[in-house]
Amino acid sequence: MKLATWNVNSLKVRLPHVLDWLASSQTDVLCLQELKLTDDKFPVAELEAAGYSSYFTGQKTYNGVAILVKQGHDVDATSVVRNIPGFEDPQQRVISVTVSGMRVISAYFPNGQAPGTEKFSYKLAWLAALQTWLRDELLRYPKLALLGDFNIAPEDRDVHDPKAWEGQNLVSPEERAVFAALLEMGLSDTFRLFEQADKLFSWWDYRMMGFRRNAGLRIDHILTSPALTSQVVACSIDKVPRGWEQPSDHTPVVAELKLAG
DNA sequence: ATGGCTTGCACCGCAAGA
Repeated sequence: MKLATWNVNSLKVRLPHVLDWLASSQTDVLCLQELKLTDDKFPVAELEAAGYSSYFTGQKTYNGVAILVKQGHDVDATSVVRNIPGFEDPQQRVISVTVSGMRVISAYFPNGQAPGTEKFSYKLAWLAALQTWLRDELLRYPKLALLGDFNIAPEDRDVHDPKAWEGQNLVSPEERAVFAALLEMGLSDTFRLFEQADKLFSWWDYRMMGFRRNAGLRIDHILTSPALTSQVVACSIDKVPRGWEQPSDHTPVVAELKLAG
């Protein structure tokens, strides 16, 4: 079972890439972020024709998240939950669905702009709500996977130039403390379960030839609860789509699970 | 050197991303 996450930066523009990548990767569950389209514009039929069922929540211009599930998997359609229950927010950033007894969450964490700004305060409030909600979800769903664009680079080794980035948005101590708190809840950063080469990132700035210079950050993550972590056999970043024509600035992160039974 | 690309929306420039 292959689980993946990809911030596509407009599903309208990136649909061909998504279809190509699904066909070549044979991913079972793909979490998408930054759809940037309303629900009536979601390409349900195209994905259905490619063999995937779609669960999504979108809005005009910004945000929007989805979970694509390869047909044949056991999906409880009544289990779909949009956003963080109890956290009033017009921004569509979270969707959850149960696939083969596993709770899958696709999340687009707020960017935060810069410490000290209103957007940063919103990010911290959102992160607090996420943690409270997740503690409860982990009790309800022992098998839980949180995938998405976290907009947090957890450690200096996840940053191309830690000195230049020190204290800035995406790497600040407040944000990293939240990521650490998620791990303390029992979640595992699946990428770090395995030996990895240095300087592997999931996002590169469009400007200043960021990708060619490998001036990137690892901010897209797949976290699993203990009952799932024991079944994770691999996690990798597929940087190939970042090199395609008219790419997203993010590239897919993939985890492979050997599900018992 | 606070820009530099890319997207969407609405218009010929802006906000937002990270």
